Amino acid sequence: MKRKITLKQIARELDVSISTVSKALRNSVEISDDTKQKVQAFAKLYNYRPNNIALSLKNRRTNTIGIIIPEIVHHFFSKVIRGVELVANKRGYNVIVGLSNESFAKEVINMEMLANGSIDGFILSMSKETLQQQDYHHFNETMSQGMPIVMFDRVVSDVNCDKVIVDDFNGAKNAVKKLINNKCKSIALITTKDYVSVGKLRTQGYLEALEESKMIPQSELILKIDDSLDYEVHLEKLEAEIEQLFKSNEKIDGVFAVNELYALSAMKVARKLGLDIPNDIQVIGFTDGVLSKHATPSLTTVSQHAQQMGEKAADLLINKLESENDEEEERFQTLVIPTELIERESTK
Amino acid sequence: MKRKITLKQIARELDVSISTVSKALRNSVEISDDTKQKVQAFAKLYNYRPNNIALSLKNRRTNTIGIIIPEIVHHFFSKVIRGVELVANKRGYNVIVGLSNESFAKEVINMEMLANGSIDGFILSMSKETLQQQDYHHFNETMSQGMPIVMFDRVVSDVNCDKVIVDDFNGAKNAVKKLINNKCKSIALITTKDYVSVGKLRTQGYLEALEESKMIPQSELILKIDDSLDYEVHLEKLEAEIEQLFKSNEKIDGVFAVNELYALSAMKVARKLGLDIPNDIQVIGFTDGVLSKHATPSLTTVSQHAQQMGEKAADLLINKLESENDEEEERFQTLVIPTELIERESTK
DNA sequence: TTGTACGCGTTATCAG
DNA sequence: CTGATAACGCGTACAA
Repeated sequence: MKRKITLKQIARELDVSISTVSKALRNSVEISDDTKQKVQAFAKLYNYRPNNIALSLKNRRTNTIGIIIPEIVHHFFSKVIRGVELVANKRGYNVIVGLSNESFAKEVINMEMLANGSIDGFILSMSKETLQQQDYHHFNETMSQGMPIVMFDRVVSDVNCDKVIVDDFNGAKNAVKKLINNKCKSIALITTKDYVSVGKLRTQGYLEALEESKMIPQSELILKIDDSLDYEVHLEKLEAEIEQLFKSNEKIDGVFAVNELYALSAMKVARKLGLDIPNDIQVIGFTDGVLSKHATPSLTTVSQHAQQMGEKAADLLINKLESENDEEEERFQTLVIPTELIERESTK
Repeated sequence: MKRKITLKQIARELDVSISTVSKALRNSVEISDDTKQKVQAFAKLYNYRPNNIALSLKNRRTNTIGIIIPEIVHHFFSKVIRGVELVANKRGYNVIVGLSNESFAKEVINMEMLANGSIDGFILSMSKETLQQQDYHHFNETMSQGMPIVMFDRVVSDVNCDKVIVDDFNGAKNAVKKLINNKCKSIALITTKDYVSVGKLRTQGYLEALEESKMIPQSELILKIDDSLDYEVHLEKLEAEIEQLFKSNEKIDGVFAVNELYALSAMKVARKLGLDIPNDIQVIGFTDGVLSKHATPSLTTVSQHAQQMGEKAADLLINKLESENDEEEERFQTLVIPTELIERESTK
């Protein structure tokens, strides 16, 4: 099993010094054409490539960015990764992925693993557990060691760093306004518990839209789901609660759900109760997923432009990494990505 | 902006040598308890962690595995990554992700980027373009440089390495047999062009099932889709072709589709033509996706156990990396992951 | 018990 | 034009 060839080996074979080989390969003017040709030919023959690790050690930068997300089997996060990867590769960086699996402990461990020299900076979205525990010491510690962080989607004001977020508030508000314009008189909200910041903002958007239209929010129309449960259990409970909601509020003619799954469940339950979509009930969801597009009827959703978020986050991070002015006062920015309402068959 | 603390800095502060610090931190018996305590306390205070890059250079191994997939916004590949990540982390490895985006050139570039010392081995699934061009030199070159590769799902016999594959043939065969047992007399197949090996195997499974039941395969019931097109165009063309298929073969009472999207499209078209599922037509798809589960009616599918594939691939790779016996003759294995038929509402 | 020297692979600097 | 040396950060064999 051969090893990769190194400068040293080339030098030995050609009976020159290591530094001569190094210079010859970089086409230095210091080296004679003869030597250059000889070295380059040999290097090409043996397919020489500089060892990244050695370069990283020398340059004190790895040209690798770490991305930590709560879960990869989610369209939204996959798309963000794709965006990050796209920009990163274009700018000469690799991407290393860590999954927190929504666990605080795994998030911390993963960050520690990567922070010890493997990467130059982080792009991350916090786990639900971290949001719940409100323990952000690992972020602040990482940053105090000179490693920049860009957070996306699930962010928190207690951590001072660059951020890329969805305009959850206005996305939700516009969605609900759409329902109102479509003559819905009694609009239900299916959301998560408030500790997930995005859920909270979407809830606020819902309330704001109602108020602007002089409609009075009714607490019995707001369903807050506990999403910390196991997926299967969660799903079952979800449908039961939605059914309960519909049954106790027969006047409901519109539903805004803070994610795709809730929206689909609402449609499923509605159909089960013999309600027609969109004639009896109109439904709008939130997210970029495939489910919405291929559902029956296809679901009107608020698109988050996940890939674009990934791209922006990557640009933000790499810009910071490559900015020479370490001295310059730290200026953190928060990019807000506008949402877009994609109208499909679940609304009129 | 502080830098991470190093052995050298600790040594200077404490006025001892670097190696003393190193030994003290590893609790060497050579060092006096006094010194150990002093050093360890200091290191803890400043949160010292050995630099991974330096270790990688020294140990000539990075404890990182590279995974290259054609596309990340696909449930199947996301799940594989999750499986790889799970096992890798458990065994002390990181995972670095590269996307080929189904392009041969990007696959080659990505591999070259990672092969130069960044990782210890590859887990990958080939791009469609690579399969079409049948150019595998980059795999063989990588392996000849001592970097092991484990391929999964899309493999090819021309490359000699460890492999993890789905039992596509039997998965398809069993699915079609299920349709036959359910009294389907005229079963259509919606598949891809043959260069995608998995599509080919699934087609063979379909044919075998028919033959075993003494049913005669009819070419007009087999629809081969060109999936090299742009997604949107593809989708539109797909539905048109399926509609054509159904219209010219009204006797069709069963459909086996080699992926989720084709199956869903078949259901959509069937519904459009006023056919009831599963009473008029029964449908089975192939894959692990979310679409099947949340479709209406929910889709019976052949599950591929993607996460398990990722786990097996990671174990295979790490075992190889950690086996001392470089001398031992190379023995490559191919793991076949059995499929599982998940019955839902689209079949009786 | 502590320290010195070396090597991992590379490049930059300086001496020849 | 070429080569020796140092440095990136670490661990370890060996010397003191």
